[in-house]
Amino acid sequence: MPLSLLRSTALLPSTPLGIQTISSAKMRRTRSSLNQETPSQKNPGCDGSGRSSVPELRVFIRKKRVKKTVEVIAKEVKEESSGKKLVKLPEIEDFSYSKEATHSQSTPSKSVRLTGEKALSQLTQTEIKGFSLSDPLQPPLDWEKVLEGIRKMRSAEDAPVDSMGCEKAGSSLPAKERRFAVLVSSLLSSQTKDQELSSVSFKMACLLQMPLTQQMKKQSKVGFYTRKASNLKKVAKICLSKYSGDIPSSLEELLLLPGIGPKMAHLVMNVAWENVQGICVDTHVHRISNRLGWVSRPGTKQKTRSPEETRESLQLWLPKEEWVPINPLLVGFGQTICTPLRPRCAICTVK
DNA sequence: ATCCGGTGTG
DNA sequence: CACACAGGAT
Repeated sequence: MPLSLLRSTALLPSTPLGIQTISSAKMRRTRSSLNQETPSQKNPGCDGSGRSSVPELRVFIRKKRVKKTVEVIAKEVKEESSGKKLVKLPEIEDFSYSKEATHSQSTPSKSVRLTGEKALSQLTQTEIKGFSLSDPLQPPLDWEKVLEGIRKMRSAEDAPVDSMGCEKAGSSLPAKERRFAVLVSSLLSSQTKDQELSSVSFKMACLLQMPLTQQMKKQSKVGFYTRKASNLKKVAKICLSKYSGDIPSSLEELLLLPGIGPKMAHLVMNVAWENVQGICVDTHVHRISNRLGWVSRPGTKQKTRSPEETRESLQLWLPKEEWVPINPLLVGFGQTICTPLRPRCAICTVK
């Protein structure tokens, strides 16, 4: 099983985690169309003309032009000689291919870049015969040491993020209210340059009545208050009517809320639901991941250009246990040491 | 790509 | 005092 060497052991065990739909977050636009089609885990598509001259790899893909990624819906490997060995592989979620590669149903590309967690753990050398596995998923060198180093530095010095995370919102409330408090607090605290917010506790029922714009302007230092006030009211309304006072429990539904983008959606999933669907990437995580060379544009060595790109790149190799802690860790690091300009490299132990 | 509206920084 | 800035919407 040569491929298992390629992966860090932390990812391997049969944790059910890997099953989560990693790619779902980037589908805001095509979400609806995908949802009806992706319940695909069952039937790996049995149509298509089966060739039987060589071991065959049939890949059913969906191209997403914008992102230049390919999503594998289902696939199937056939050992023709006997005609009996039919290996079905479960769905592969994340799967990127080199640009030159051409895909079509009858003649899959000769060189395919497999980077998915599941892809690497489930494919064997023979199964992908005819395909060259180039540049396999490789976690950055010494990332664990670097992470440890950052942890050390962080524990030495307190960063703003430590004192004000939204995970503390409504900690004394019942679960449902707490979740809503987390959502509200996320909404408000975003885009405020990491300031402390005077504690805001709103009751949902009152939310709709309040002159929120004025309140925000005066009593707390909320940035973009006009937009946020209107977003907040819409959100409260939606939560009341559609979720009976609770907040949406899935990433997709959270993203539908006005004012909730990928960063906040993941944050809320992590904190409010403790259901980790992805890494919460803000500008600190984005910047530092790139500085460390931890992420790159798919198939290249270029830096990622957006937090979303960073998130996807990071998720390809970072063990899931780290998905949540990485945010406060790097945010704090970014606030105190690895700052956007004039980073204090002199006192940094990982450089 | 640009705006939003106040804050931190130089 | 000018200007950069953060996350989402457009």
